[in-house]
Amino acid sequence: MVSTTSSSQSDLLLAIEDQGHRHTETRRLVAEAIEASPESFTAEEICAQLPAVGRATVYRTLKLFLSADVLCKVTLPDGAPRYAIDTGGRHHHHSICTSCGAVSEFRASTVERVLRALEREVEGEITGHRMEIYVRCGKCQSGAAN
Amino acid sequence: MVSTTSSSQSDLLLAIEDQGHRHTETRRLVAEAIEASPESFTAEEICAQLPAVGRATVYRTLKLFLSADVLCKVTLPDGAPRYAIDTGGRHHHHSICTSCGAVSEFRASTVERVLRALEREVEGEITGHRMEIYVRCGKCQSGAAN
DNA sequence: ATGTTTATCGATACAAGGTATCAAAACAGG
DNA sequence: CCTGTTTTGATACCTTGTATCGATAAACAT
Ligand SMILES: [Mn+2]
Ligand SMILES: [Mn+2]
Ligand SMILES: [Zn+2]
Ligand SMILES: [Zn+2]
Repeated sequence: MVSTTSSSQSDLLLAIEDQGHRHTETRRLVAEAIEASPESFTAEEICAQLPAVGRATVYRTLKLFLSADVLCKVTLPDGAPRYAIDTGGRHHHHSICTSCGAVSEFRASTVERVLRALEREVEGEITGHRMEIYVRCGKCQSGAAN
Repeated sequence: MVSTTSSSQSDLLLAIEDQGHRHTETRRLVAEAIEASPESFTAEEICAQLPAVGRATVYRTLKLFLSADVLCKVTLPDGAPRYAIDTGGRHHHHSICTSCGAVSEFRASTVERVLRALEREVEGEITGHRMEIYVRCGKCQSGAAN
């Protein structure tokens, strides 16, 4: 049996190493903080948890995770950004609980079908889109608080 | 025949007067600048066109127009906000040309149908949504420039 | 182990897009 | 014209980042 003692390498970290980026202590700390975060989080929350890590570095690292598709950035109704670990590989959208910040991914074939239908309706060639669904999640509906 | 000489009151202005806000010279200037803007514009562009009007006032006035539903705020793929005059009354979404900034409204029944379908798929009660389509518009496709 | 190269880091300044404060000015109605 | 209420501009401040840059740490090869 191959030892797996040191195998609990963060998925986040692995993803950017695969992109050719170096494995550094600072990045490990950021990845750990992210993985310990519930639901979703802000960049500043990570900064606050890691006072020894420079603010610019936190943002740089988040950006690396984003471009490796292991992290996603969502936008609340008021425009405030939040980050969440990205679990789905393929193209998808997000539903965000405006009460607790829980982010779920969904990949509705109907959505993509609508986009194709819109290709006739809107003038010009569609080059991209943005879509987010805001919800009050199950936990928040049952639980009194939040 | 009733005189219409002074009837060219800005629709923008009228809308916020209807909400009970005062008719001021500053607001008229902002409305004029908006109405003279092509396609879509940024808040800072208005500020630059009206150096005599305070920056805070420009933002305040944009906000008034937004809440009166005569202006809409869209988000480019990189997150940069732009404003455009809102012509449709009812709920709608926007397609934005990423090349020239032209904003068109669309109100696809299919989109709303998808949202209702998603109500079963996503956990929790849907409280809102956000959707934008990015295009390269007809003019930008034919015209060499842009 | 040690050097060498290059990526990464933290501190700092800066940027975009707004908002809070507050005294001064402009409205609107009588 | 008076007067109470809104609105305004200046200013400071806030949030979410990004550019710069000298110091540090990885990675790799001796
Ligand atoms: Mn995701
Ligand atoms: Mn609109
Ligand atoms: Zn919730
Ligand atoms: Zn265009």
